[in-house]
Amino acid sequence: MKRAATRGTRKGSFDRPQHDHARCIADALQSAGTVCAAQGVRLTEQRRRVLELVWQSHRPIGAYEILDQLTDGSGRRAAPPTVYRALDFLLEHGLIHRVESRNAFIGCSHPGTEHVVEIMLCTDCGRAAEIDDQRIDRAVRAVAAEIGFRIERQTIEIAGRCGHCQARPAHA
Amino acid sequence: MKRAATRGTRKGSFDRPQHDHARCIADALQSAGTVCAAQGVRLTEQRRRVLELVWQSHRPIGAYEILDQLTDGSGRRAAPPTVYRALDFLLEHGLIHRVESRNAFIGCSHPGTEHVVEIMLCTDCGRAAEIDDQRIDRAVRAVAAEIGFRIERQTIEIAGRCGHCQARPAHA
DNA sequence: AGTGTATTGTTATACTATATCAAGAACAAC
DNA sequence: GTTGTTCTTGATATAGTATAACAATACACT
Repeated sequence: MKRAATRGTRKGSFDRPQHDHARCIADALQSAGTVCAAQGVRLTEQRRRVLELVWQSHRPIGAYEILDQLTDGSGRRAAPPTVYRALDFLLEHGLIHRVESRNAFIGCSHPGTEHVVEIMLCTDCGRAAEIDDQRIDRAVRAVAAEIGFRIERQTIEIAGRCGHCQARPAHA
Repeated sequence: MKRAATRGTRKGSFDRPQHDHARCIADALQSAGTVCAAQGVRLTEQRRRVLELVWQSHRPIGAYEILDQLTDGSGRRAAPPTVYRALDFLLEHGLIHRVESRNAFIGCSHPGTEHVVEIMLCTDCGRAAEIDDQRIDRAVRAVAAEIGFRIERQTIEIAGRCGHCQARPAHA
């Protein structure tokens, strides 16, 4: 599969606070359509809406937060399995990532490409950034190789304070 | 604080299946006593029992599994806050680690020392090994430095198949 | 023994996630 | 376009994880 171009300002670092997030969302939805088409699966309206809600949030969003925003036109709230099914689909097709340390989800910054998921989480503004760098993965693989461990999945989540937040007084 | 000697067969890799685990547990409890004394906090009977149950399990253990085994002499089951309070204490004093990707806990392999927590989890036998290697941390810090991120906490959990499990047919 | 602090008990409840079965929508073949 | 099949969603119930709040007890110090 061909490597999708990195979108918006998300390229391995934190977005600038003033970036055009509407654009991020639109790009993400379009990429998702492309990825699903390529994989021969359906990006249904339900799944599209969940993906959109994930992207709309600047921070990792929980399943129940999504649920609260997922009304069915007539304003009735969906049931949990509805959201979890959509999330499972999006995870399975690499359109979102799960943030284990928060029980929450973020949009994938480069869908349609195989990659190890490495996330930085700002404890001040709450935002997440997906990192795209080989060094951590290389180190992990080197260590695993030495002890004869066959890697299946990596969970790498670094919490701390992002550059933008360090450049101003601590958050209220 | 001085660096505690690494105990038993746990030194950055998976225990041999036939290792003397009773010894691991005994050593861990003794270290815990030392650490608590050094920090001027109380390793109460409740906390000691929870720590022992964590160590008795060869795999990451969940809070409710601990709860099920934590009877109060007369066979009555404790309530959740009892276990969570003990776990919080043990986490806070570096005697156990939380495995985010499993909502579970493991005993810390080198308590009383400041260290980044890096865990390998075998998806076959279910066991965990705490890694003690600078390379991953160095890579993470290098990446963080480049994007101006100030690290507060790292969650590094690598799932896969351990060497012992690869050396024999897949688990039943 | 009396006082203040830390720990544990107890009840209730919030939050996260899945199992199960029924109903509906999309698709392929005819 | 009808039929049969498969995928998707709806709906209800329940499992699993974690914390809030307040009461009671134990401990440490004088």
